[in-house]
Amino acid sequence: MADMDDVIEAPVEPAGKRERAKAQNRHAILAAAKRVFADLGYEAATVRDIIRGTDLASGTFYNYFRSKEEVFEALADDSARRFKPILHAIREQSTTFEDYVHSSLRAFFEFLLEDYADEGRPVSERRPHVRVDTPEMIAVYEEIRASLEQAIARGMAPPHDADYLACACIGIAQEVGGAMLRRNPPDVEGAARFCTGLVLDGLNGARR
Amino acid sequence: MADMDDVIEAPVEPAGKRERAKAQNRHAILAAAKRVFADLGYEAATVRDIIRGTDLASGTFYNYFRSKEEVFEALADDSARRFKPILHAIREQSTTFEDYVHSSLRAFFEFLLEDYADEGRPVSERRPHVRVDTPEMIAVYEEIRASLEQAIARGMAPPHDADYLACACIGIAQEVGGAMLRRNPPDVEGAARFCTGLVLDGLNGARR
Amino acid sequence: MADMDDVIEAPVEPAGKRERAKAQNRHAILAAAKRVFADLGYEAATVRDIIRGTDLASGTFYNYFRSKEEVFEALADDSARRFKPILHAIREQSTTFEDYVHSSLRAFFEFLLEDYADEGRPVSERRPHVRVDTPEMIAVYEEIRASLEQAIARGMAPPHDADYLACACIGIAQEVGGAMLRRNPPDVEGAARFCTGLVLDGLNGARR
Amino acid sequence: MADMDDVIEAPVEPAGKRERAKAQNRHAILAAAKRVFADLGYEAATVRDIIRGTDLASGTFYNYFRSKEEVFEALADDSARRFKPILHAIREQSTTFEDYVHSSLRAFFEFLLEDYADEGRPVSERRPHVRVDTPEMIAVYEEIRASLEQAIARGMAPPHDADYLACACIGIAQEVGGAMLRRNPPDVEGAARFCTGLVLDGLNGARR
DNA sequence: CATGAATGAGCATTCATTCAT
DNA sequence: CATGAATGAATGCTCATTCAT
Repeated sequence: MADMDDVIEAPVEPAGKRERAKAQNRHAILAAAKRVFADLGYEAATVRDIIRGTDLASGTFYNYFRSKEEVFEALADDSARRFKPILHAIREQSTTFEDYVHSSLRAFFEFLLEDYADEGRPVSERRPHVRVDTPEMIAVYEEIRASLEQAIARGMAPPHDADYLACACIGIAQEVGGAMLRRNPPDVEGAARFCTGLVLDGLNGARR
Repeated sequence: MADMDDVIEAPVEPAGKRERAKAQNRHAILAAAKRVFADLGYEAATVRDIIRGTDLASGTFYNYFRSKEEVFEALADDSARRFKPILHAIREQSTTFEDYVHSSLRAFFEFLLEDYADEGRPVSERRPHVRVDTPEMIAVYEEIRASLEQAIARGMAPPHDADYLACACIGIAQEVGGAMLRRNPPDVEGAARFCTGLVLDGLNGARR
Repeated sequence: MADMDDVIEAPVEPAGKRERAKAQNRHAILAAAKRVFADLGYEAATVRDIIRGTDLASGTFYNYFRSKEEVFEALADDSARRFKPILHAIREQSTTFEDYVHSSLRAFFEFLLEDYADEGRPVSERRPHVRVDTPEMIAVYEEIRASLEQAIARGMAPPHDADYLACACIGIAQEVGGAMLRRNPPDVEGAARFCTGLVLDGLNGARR
Repeated sequence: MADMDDVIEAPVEPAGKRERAKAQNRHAILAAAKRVFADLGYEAATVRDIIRGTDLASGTFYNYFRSKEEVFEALADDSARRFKPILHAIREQSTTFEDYVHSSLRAFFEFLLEDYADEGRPVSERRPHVRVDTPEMIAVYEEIRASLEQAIARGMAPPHDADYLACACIGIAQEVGGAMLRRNPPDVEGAARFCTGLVLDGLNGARR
């Protein structure tokens, strides 16, 4: 995982010692939770696992979060907060629809890689494969849906079913993203190109 | 859910009362498990939840299955046993690649609908969305991958990355399938057409 | 273990088929119980373990015995029924007290050896060492106590505390018997001589 | 039982309330375990029996011990820790071998009395009598074995089989100890004298 | 506010026993 | 009388959560 310090911005200039300690604890819990969710899976992970991953006492957890769900949401909000602006910037800077789709997917895969790539764990053990919607995925979903609606409205794309399309995009991004992470080394650009091609031109498209 | 009796063929002519009761109990456990997995999610579900969903005693569960995993597998095997031949027949009868892709997806969506559509539950509550690979999905994945490799080998399709493509297909089928189930009424044909179009021609394709 | 057939006399000429089958079943349960008690220890053994050791159905157990305790007692009665006459004969045939003590102990050790020596199990794993009074031990206890009282009454032995003495004998027989079984090969005669010497003359006695 | 407070030295000056409570709880569990092992036997006893014997919640047990085995060991360590030095002092102070044997046995019987005498239970109910080696017994065994080997080496005792002898001693101490506890009042000195006489001079010895 | 022990509900699993076949 | 599935109480153990310190 990218070091948590990169990922959840520790408040830079907190008022006093107390504040600083509080921020650090919250931070420690989130970092541990991220690790634990990745290692054990969301459902299998317990609050105890999370606090064991910090040097805090069990009770302290409840000063910051009310439950496992709540940490997960905090983690998600955090990711979304970091990812949304990136996506927004891409939309602003893109000159073509293709460019936009490609850049978005690329950003998403980079994000995935940064977050989960260098975990020490096998990633792909057996056991019924379980996935949890990450906020990044939801952001992709929403971005693409909004953009597609815009594109359709402006006549830049044929009038597809925007909901289905967004679902398809998130499905693609998710699964191809997972496949990419399992490769060694992960090829962000290749995966992004593959998906862009598929989404824009399909298998029959001349482009690839 | 399609009534369990449609789904797990109850042994037609059981020898005596004992056999009949056994078959019924096994059946009851599988049906309860299916419901519980759908309601609570695979990971969150407990063996107790399952037996509570029957009128059997707790110990009885272990006369039939050794664990939650084992029921899941039984359920999966069951689904796969029903779905695989359908997919096989489709491959045999299809005249074009497009026809094949479309029919496969359509069969998959019908399957989904039959299995999960009329659950009494909300389907789309909050809390982190967790999914487990169903054997139908895996069957789609494998079918499509095998077929695609065949198609590429025969020059009927450009040389895409078969692994990425299969992943993309399962992602699409999964997500669009879910979206379809949430619609009222669910439109199997529409979803299948959408996915087929996307996979074959992409957004820029002239066809739709 | 000496084969159960040697140990629990199978009724030789039972009236009809039915009787024969019944006797065989009872026999099978006792044999399995003996094995299981030896392998797992009395407390750890379960009725299930015992029936698993036969080819009978679980319910059948209860046609013969009401509980684990009852099988144990049957086993014990059986052993006692075989051992008591031996002890009795020894008393009749002995010419001296020393001879009597020695022969009794020897018979006891032979009995132990026959019953438990060639079990396939390690005999002396770890875990808090647990012992159960066997009926043979109780028979030794009672015999020796009765004989001692007789000897004292007849002035053949100084007036020791007969209860303590009998306890001491059973303790010695038990522990030395166990030690003997752990040796390879077990030396019945040596153990009997050791115990006899100890009981009669103590460590300071000149005899050994 | 001697009151647990005599037996497991309660930490004298615990820092705060927390520490005090912890020590008390540990203490309560050990005391309950001792009672339960004595009442039900080691094998038959369950963790739940033990916690039922305290006013603690079930989970609390596991804050102190990981299993029934672990409590047993703690109990055993405790006894051994108290008994070993006594035995050691006796060896140092004894002037003759007889004195040594007698004092050791006496100390063992006193120990037994202190630990188990005033249990409220019948001690001698039916059901297969099961015993577990207590660390005191093992200490007696080892002490006597070591001493005997020493005595033999120094020519103070004839060359007996030290293993058999140690086994015999533990058997005697165990069984006679049990018999003593069943008497009313228990006569430590008498039991010790009896055993010493038996071990040193046997039944034929002139001394008694 | 941090701590970490106590709590008791809950879980998976095993067991002795019953009883319809 | 043999069978073996059903039963549900009981077991060992974990967990989220509380709260005195």
